[in-house]
Amino acid sequence: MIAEAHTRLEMAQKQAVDAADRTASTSADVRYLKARLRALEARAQRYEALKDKLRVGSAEEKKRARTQLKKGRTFKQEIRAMVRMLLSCGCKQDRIGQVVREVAAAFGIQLDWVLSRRTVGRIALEGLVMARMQIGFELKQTQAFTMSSDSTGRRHQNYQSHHIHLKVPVGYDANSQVVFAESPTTRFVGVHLTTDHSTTTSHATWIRVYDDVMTTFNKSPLAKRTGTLDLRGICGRLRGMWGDHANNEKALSDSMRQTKYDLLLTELGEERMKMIEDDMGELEGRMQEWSAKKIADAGGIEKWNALPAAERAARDLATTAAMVQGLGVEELASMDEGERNLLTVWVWTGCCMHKDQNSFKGGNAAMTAHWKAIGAVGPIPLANKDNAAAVRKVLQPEKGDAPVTDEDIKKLEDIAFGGAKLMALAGAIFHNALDKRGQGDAHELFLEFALNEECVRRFPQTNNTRFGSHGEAAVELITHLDVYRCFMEVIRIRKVNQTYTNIEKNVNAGLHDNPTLTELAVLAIYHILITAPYM
DNA sequence: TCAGTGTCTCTAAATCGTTC
DNA sequence: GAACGATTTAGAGACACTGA
Repeated sequence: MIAEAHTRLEMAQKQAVDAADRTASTSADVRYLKARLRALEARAQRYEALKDKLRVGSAEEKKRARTQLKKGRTFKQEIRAMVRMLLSCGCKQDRIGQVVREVAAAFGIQLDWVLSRRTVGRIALEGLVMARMQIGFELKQTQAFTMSSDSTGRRHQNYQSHHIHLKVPVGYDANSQVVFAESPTTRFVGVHLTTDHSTTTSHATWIRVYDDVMTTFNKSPLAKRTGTLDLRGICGRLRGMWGDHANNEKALSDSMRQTKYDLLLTELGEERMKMIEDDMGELEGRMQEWSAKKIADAGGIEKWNALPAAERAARDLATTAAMVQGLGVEELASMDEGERNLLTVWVWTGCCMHKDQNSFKGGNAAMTAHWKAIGAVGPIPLANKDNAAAVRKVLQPEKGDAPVTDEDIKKLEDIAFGGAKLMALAGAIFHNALDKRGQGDAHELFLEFALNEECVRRFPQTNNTRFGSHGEAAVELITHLDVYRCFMEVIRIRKVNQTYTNIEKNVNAGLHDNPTLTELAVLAIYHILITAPYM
């Protein structure tokens, strides 16, 4: 009985496997046939297009149309530039040929062909080569430049963006000398996918950026005329770096500075070496000195001799490099201070946006503490036992829906007051980060009516992470204080029970509290005088 | 003959639409 | 909202065509 059951089970399993195989095979056939069908449909479309082609104009007209856009078989530079412009505007590669044909038709030129997607792709690639050529040429010509980068993550992938800032060459003067632009220009040099956010990886990615530029530029006829570019030359012109205030950005700056310094020492060392090559006595003395150090580092002549040949060769190489660098240090030290500074100067600047954020936050903290210091009546508290949960949701969203403890209430009473906190609560009502919450649309419509404007800006997103939003909100509330007071009243009377929610009650109270409004005015003045002009 | 271009094809990723 | 398949979009290799 059991044996029979086993046999039937085996048969059933075999049948199931066969059925799965047949299903997989059928699915593959279906996919293949669908792909063939699409290919045939595309072929039919091309056939129709070919028939249209034959109908378009006389041979003379076709020739004229062709010579307008092509030089021989090649599309003219103007067309290629237009393709890149269309790409940068977001036009699909597949559609660009049709767009060009339609535009040409609008100007009375009947084209009997369209640019293929493949050609559009190639023209886009040309753009990359041209960009690298241009950057290479500008780096070759400029006297000094700085670089900056930042990175971000998307779907757990790290991306690093790169920019350089330099006075670009704009032409030649009467003596064939390069003329540079008055003010520096920022050049985008690419976004790269990186394995992580570490300083080592960021540094290596920058070197790759320069390497790509050098490789392309150095292969060009332009490089043959103007001279090739190398990392030593690039770092020699590099004067500094900027980034945000993250520690790794500062470490990256230090790392680039070290690269610049090492390459400088090598260059100076090699120059010094050339100078002393004629003086055999000095050269021999130097070699002996470094050779003795090399053997001492290995632990004596016996241990040196016992080292494998490859290890000795590597150490020889390192010793030579160290000797050249040593000569470089001497050469640098022998220079006058001005010359030395010019070669080694390095400037690091952090992001002024972060600085402004820190100033705003610090200034606000000092201001809110000052009421007590001068013994004046400060702003009204915006949190109490009844509304603590609602206020905490805005001011401390990370705590979610966790129960509000007595300790939470006390903490909120201590921190939830003043202009900045009022703006955070106002943002939750007038422009909530979630579309479904708050009074975002009503706010917009009411302001359009009250200010008699066709289109008003949404309330600054203090409810979201947006730079300068609290300053902007202070300006907005102080400028249109009466309108906002009126709007709060409208919010209340539009409801069936004509009452405020807890947050609305606090915002309304804040808009009528003089100390709170005083803070608001101070923050608005700071935003107008400091943040807006300098950001 | 050669360089520029077009066509076909395969592949991968993103996006869209449907179903549960 | 997740899962899945279909569709769209793009990159790229191979090869054919064609005008200079």
